Amino acid sequence: MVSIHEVVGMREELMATQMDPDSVLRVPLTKERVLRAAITLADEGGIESLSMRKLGLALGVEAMSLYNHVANKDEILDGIVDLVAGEVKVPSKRGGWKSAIRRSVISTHEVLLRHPWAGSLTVSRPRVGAAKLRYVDWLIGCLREAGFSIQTAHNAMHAIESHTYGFTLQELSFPADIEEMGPEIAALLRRQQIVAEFPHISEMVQDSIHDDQVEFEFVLDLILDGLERARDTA
Amino acid sequence: MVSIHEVVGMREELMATQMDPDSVLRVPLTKERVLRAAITLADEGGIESLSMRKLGLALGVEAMSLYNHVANKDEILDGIVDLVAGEVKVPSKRGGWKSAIRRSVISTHEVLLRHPWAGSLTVSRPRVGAAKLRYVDWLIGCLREAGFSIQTAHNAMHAIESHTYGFTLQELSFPADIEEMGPEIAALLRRQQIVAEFPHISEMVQDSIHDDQVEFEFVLDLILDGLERARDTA
DNA sequence: TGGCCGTACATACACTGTAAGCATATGGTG
DNA sequence: CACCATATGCTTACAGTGTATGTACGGCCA
Repeated sequence: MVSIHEVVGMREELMATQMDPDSVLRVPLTKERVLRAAITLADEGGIESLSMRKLGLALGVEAMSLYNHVANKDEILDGIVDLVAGEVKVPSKRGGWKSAIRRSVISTHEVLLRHPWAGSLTVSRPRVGAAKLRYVDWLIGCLREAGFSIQTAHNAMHAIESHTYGFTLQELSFPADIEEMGPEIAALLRRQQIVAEFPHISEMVQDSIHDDQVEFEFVLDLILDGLERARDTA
Repeated sequence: MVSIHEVVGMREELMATQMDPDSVLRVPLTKERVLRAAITLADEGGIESLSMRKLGLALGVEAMSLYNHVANKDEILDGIVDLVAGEVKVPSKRGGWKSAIRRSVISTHEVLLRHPWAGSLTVSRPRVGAAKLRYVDWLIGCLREAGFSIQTAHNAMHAIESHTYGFTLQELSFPADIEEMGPEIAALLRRQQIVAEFPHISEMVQDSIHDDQVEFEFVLDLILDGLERARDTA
């Protein structure tokens, strides 16, 4: 959790204390370090604030130096997506397939909330990394060992992944503040015209208390139960 | 379906035939026309190819002129997202809630496939437009009239929306070509090391024939049935 | 000690969104 | 019909982006 300014500050301090800045033993840049710094930057300022220049600055290096470890920015984006995918905890299969998958999905959910940019970045780029492949392989393995046919396992995988990413993305994109919904909608809300124009939404907003985590798990269980039934009837 | 070049060509032709280009009666720019052109551009070249300059070019106008009808680019993005949301067909409620919701979800799926950029744009921005609000209100109305409690309707809405966007986004981001998965993965695939490293994926790739539409509807029905059960047991 | 190769830097280019100021075209009013 | 107000578009300019190109330097091996 180090901000750009701190890093820059550190470097400046080093340069100030030691007379020859180049003799400072500097940690060599690696692709790993570049990606880690990129994740930190994206976590702090959102993915749109991740630029090669700022990334270089955070690492005490010129922007072009990054290209010694990375082909282009896309490779950085693919890299951090897969690095984040690697943060997902894959539990043991003990305790049954439902429990194992349930925990892995909840872990994915946590990871995506921890890195709010990761979800939409993942689903908006075609390249699949090694960590993601490992996870998918584990998931399919779970299902197959639980007696799912290849076809049903395929469907199940899609159902599970869809819920994971779909729900989380909606959760993240939902405006925290009413003003964030846009000026015209906010105006409607203030004049309470919504009650007439969107009666059901109004009712729901007023009468429903909701806990995202509870809802996420509710739908997850609904899907897992449905999949179990599909397996047994097929 | 008019490409940039055609439009430019048309304008050049006009200017060539009539001596005074300014006397050409020109269709006045409107926000509507700007947004429609933006959608066309995004459909053709992807959302990342949508720039103010290209948009102006397509409309036979300088980039800065667009700012007379639009506050900034974000307003364009929000605008086309909601315009696309308005393309969703909202069916009559005749025939039961399941059938109505089923058809509306399938319509949403079609719209998102028609504008491949729309899904990830929608879920990556907090502003909600009027068309989307209308749709959500209709959806909740369906559920409430079908006897869902407010709480369960809320859960149901999330389940349905999650599947719609989650599935479609995965469908769209899935690499059509194996090479698109990235060089290292493609290399693995060619050397057939995947069979050892990702046995379950290999099995699935080889033995499963899959039809996205069928899978989408399969999971959709699974969710709708699950929701019905949740309504009746609660 | 000499050479060399990988790393980092400096410069430059084409592109982005958009702010500011000026020109012109249009529509309503005397 | 003349005139002005306003809306609309154009020009120029600036800061920021990704990255191609060319140069300089520092650590490692002969």
